[in-house]
Amino acid sequence: MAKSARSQPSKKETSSPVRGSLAAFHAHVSAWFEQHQRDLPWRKSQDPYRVWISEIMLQQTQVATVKEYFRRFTAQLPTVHDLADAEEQEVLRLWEGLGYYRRARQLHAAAKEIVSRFEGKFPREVDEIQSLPGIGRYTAGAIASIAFGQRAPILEANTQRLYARLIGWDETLTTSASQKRLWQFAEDILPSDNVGIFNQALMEVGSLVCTPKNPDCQQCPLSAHCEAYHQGRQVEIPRPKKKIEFIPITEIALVVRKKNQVLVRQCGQDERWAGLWDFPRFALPTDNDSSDLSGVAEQLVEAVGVRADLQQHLTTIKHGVTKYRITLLCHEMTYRQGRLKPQTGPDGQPRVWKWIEVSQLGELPLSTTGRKLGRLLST
DNA sequence: AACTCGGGGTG
DNA sequence: CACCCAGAGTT
Repeated sequence: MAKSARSQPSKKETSSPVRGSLAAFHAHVSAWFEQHQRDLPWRKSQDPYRVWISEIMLQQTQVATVKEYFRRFTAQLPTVHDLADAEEQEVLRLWEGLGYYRRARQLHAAAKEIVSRFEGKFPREVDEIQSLPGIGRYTAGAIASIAFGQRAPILEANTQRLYARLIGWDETLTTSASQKRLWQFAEDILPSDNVGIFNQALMEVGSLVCTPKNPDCQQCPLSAHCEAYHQGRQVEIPRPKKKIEFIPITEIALVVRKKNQVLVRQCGQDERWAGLWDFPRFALPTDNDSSDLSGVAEQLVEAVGVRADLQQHLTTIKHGVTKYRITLLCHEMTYRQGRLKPQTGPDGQPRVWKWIEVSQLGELPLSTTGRKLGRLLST
């Protein structure tokens, strides 16, 4: 708190949350956005359903990645009723490749709630919106302001960086004190109307101008209001995040072939890629350079009672999941004998395994590595 | 406050 | 490669 006690002999009666007047700040933001905003598919309407879908897809996911997913998803499921009535497998298939698949399952669950609790009408109040699964403070504020014109603040990656620079905040942003300050700022600067446009404009400034590296302060509509720029410290703010230590892991994926069929399993609710399908995978000793694969066939028998012979190496896929760097060795196997035995996960839920024609893999929602393998088989 | 959850874009 | 992304939910 000693921070804000830095007593500048304030030149005005009512202190502005930004350098200069808040009215000028609003004018600059608005004029810039009119000139420079991108043409994005979710900006074509204020339909709360479409705003909602876009906001969920955009969580931790870049605009360029989301565009095509948004078009496909809303074309296939144009209303909240269509989504509520859809099979979860269809929703996951539309989400395949986007990552954070819990978003898709919570989206589906929320659609059912909107139908059952709110008679199919998207709730207008921030608290009601935030009570839906998968919707936190940011997403609730975004939907409330953009779709309903409510005077609600937002705070996400772009605006955290922008606001930190605007107020010259030189502490780590992840602390609760920093978050509290930034949310307060987000609220303090809200205009009295056109709040949805204003919030989107600030995200756009953060995304296009006030970038993490090389912020373009010369072209920034807000440099006159920016404390960091005033102090020449825009490259030091915000402070860099603590970098995470990656853990290398080696796994093997098995393409077990039985005529034109392959063996796949559905990931359980308690594991990664819940609800998605994947080829059987097993962990290998770390730094395994494909030397010791002798135990794999036994692991498969142990897991589902199917015996198969290890064949050639197909490909190696490297990918990352949170703190893990996974090297995935992909090998073909040929089925020899055995019938799939029913599985039960540690959570008591059934574990579904099945044989599926290679030509039918397109129907299933697959993990990204599973899809890459599947494409390899059908070519 | 730390951790989990993906995958791709970018320089 | 490293860093980043219109976060939410759990521990």
